[in-house]
Amino acid sequence: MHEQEGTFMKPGHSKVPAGHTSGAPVCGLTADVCQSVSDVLARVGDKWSLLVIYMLSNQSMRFSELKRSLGSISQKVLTTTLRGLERDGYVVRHVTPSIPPRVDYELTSLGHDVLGPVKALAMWAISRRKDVENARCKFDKLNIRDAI
Amino acid sequence: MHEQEGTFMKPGHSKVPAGHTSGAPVCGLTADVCQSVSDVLARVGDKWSLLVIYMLSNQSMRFSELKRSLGSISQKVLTTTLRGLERDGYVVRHVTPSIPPRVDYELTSLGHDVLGPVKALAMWAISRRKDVENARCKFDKLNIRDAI
DNA sequence: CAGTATCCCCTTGGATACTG
DNA sequence: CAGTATCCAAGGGGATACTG
Repeated sequence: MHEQEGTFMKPGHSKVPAGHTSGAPVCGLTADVCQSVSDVLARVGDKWSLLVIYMLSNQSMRFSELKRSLGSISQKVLTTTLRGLERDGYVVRHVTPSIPPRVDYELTSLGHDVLGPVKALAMWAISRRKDVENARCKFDKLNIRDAI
Repeated sequence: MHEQEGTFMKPGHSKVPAGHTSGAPVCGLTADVCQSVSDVLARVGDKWSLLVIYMLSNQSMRFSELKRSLGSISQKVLTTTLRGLERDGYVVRHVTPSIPPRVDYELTSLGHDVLGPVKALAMWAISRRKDVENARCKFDKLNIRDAI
């Protein structure tokens, strides 16, 4: 239990590789800028984070409330999701040391803030949903013969 | 080579689970809307896709050009990344059947389009980069004692 | 209630070798 | 050149059991 400090430390795939860590910007993107964009996308793009942020955007909720609302998430995953969001400063964790314990989660201003651009992307995704869907159908239809 | 048709079919974690596949919207989000947002985020949030889209936003490029520019990506991963982007309709693949073969990749209008909201998110990520960084430092400093 | 601790599976990404 | 074919390691997500 002591050696896994990396659990919610790094989103993993979000690491921008060494290729352009060296001075040269790729398409006008410097490595660190590129990295911070990746960080946000990786955090918000994982399976549950975005949903959790949405849930908390109206009111703060306690652990069990979140779990119940999300339905099919496991405790472990909800915990790591919340820790990740907490680490990056999107949520705060309020502990009430009672018995049984009570823990509430609340969006920070950063958490509320990120909803702006994320909602814009969401709106785009919704408006272009059919295009993506059609592209997929077309692609899959063309490639299914190769696959079988 | 026939049974792995799922390689670039699904982003994996992007699947919105059964919990709210049933009628009830979560926080005003219906399941399919939620799914399409997840799809976009998962696609654009993987390790290389966003970078590839950025590279192609100025000019079309051939496979080897992309590989060289990205530096540390493997052929396999570049291929699957491009296939994924092609499947979702963000890029098109132009094959010139010469020897040796030549394949060019170009952004579609959908591909150019997604850069809008993505750039907005990128700008946000850049402007709030320090906040995230500070939050992480603070969090890690508080939790390092527990971890060791 | 709000977590840990384990164990397990699957997917992603990478390294290497081979081919039309 | 532009891919496939294999193999491998690491991480994410899930199921279950236990605990302060």
